[in-house]
Amino acid sequence: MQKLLRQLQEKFFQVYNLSDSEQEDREEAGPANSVEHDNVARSKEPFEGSDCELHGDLNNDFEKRLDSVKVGPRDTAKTDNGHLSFHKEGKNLPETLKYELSRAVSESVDLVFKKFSSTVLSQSSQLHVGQTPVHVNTGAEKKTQIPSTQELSHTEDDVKSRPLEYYESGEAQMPEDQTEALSLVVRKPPLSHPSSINQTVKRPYPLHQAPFQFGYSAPLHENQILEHLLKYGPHGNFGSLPCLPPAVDRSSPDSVDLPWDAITGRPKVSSAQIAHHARPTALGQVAMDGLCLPHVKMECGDLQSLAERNPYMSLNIQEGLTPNHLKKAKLMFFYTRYPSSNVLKTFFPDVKFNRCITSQLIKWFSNFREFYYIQMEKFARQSIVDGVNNVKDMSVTRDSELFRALNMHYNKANDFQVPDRFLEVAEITLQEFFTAISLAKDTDPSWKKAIYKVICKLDSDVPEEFKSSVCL
DNA sequence: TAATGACCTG
DNA sequence: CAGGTCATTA
Repeated sequence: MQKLLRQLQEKFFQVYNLSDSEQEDREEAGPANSVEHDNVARSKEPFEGSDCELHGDLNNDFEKRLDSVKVGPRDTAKTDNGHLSFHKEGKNLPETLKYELSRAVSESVDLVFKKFSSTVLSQSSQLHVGQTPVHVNTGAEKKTQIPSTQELSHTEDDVKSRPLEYYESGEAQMPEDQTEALSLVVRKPPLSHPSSINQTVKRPYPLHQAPFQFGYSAPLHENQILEHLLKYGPHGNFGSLPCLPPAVDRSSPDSVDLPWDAITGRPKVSSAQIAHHARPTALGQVAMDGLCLPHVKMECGDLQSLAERNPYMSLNIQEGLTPNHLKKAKLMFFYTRYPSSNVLKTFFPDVKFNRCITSQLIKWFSNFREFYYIQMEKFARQSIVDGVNNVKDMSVTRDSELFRALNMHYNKANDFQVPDRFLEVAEITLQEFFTAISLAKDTDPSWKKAIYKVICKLDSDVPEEFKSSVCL
């Protein structure tokens, strides 16, 4: 066992240092340049080179894009001597570090635990945490219980031990949440459920939260972690390693609470408190989630500075997209109809991006647009039928039926203040459809392309608040 | 060839 | 909303 432990430690530090140096490298390389370039490159407009009156080559597009950015209402903070600044993107750096850490640790832990369980566990099944018996989940037998497309989307081997029911513990708490068909949307524990104002965060951190995602802050004692791992195993009631789901039969979240309290006692400041009072940054809540790790002694009072030093240590990387992510995406649509994948990555920092996730997010916005344009066309045609002659009569206000339809779709809970800019864009879109149809341009099979080309230039920046992993 | 968007369908 | 298909682009 000691040997294994040593290996675990070595591997731990090995990955730790490796990732650390990687991070430095990337920072030196300066993300601003590459990212900026990439962004500009991506900002090419759709339908370029198609029929229509598509004047302007790529260079013009480049400049036009910059212009549009400059005059955009929310873009002042983003422009820097005519160049787009994306320095903030650098904050994404530690993500890989976390993955490496988590994977290495869980691999090692699995190794240790296998050994451990085959010896000690076989003799006495005394793995108890508090009053709650721990069902040792080898992961194998659970794997096929709920086949999910989610699993298919992952190539990492760690997924093998991460069944889906793991996410469904939140089912009972928020039955109203799942109102749509979300075959690829994974449930998220009620931690950040936006509409439940009086919610109390019951767990020290969400079930899927990784204690090891404390990241790279100094005052952690590896031995304590190892101790905990050995005590409770990587699966069992620990149940929160990023790569290791908790046991299935934990229907009540409270069954987890007691053990935690019994073992460690809660931090001086509860997650609920922070979630309630520090909502603006929302950092407090997530930070607490990352910090409420038993055996990890840390001054909660210094949370602020801690979070500043390691903005991402507290982030709670998601394996899949949750209903909250969907909701957030819909709200983002009020600002951007054509988000680049970079924007998506920026505004979903708690999502572990891969090809599949990116596609799914892009698909979401594609679906959003589809609905949007369908509504526009429908209302434009209806207005024409109703005898509207002047484009100026085509307006979109918050009282408009059109807006109500859109708001119902993207902001069903109606708990978000839709920006005025969206109304403007909607109105422009409606007018574009109106004139196009009025001029019988819709006889052209590709008549909508011209409209799309206009609309895609009207994106505005998504507010910073959306960068929080906690839904608004 | 990979990424992306529109369109259609369930 | 997801799947699939097709077209476009780099």
